[in-house]
Amino acid sequence: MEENETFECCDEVHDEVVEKVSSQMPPDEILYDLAELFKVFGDSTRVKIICALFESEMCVCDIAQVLGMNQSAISHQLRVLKQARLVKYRREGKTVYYSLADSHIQAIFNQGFEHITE
Amino acid sequence: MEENETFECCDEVHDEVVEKVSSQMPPDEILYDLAELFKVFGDSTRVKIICALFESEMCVCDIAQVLGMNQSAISHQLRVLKQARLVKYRREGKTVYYSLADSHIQAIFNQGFEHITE
DNA sequence: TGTTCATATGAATAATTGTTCATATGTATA
DNA sequence: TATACATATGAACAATTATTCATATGAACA
Repeated sequence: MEENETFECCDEVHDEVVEKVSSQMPPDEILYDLAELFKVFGDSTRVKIICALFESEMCVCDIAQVLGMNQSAISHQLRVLKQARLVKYRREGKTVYYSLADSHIQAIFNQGFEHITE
Repeated sequence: MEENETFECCDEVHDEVVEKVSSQMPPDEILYDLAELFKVFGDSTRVKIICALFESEMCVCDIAQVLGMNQSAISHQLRVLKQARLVKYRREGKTVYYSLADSHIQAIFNQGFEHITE
């Protein structure tokens, strides 16, 4: 890979715009992390889990009941949500109660909801 | 599939909570659409395209230059963004200029950014 | 300590998806 | 109309991922 490689494309590249935009792009790492975060929201099972947790903290098998799915599937997805720091949990005997980790989640959902319903 | 099927899980289902939460869940279709929307944000190429368009409208090959990717890849992704009504475009001769469709996108990005940087 | 049970996890499978290559479309101009 | 060129699209391939099944972990309690 060469430095300043130009990619085979069209001849009508607007150099000033390209340079200005390029210089203002956030670091790749940030953009990658952002995509990873949204990827977590991009699955209907996880969206349902999050929506359910808006209402109340719940144990794994409660969530499984609400979604009509088995315990293993929910547990796998809770792990993904946990790794993205979107849910937290507390243990009470054998039971583990999950809840939402912060308020950005609601804000993101609200904006998303506004987009799809307009 | 039976009506009111209970899924094999644990015996410790908290019925009141499950019923309350179940009754307050938005329709599946909404939750599915929401997941589909976030799925669009869940790819780093598309995140980069959106970030680039925050700065300026651009033609396809400008975007390709900024991202260091080929024209076809960008065009495919622009189609996904278009279908999700996240970008709009205008034609000027042979050139097609893309720009962001609405302001929810910025709001969603800001919240996402706050989540990953805290 | 041994059993029960809620939850977690590993492996396997099926489905989805991003990129590339090749080519099509459609606009401008000679 | 023929050519050039920006963009779009279809097919193919590789990679990722959601779910299931089977089993492991670890807490409570007899």
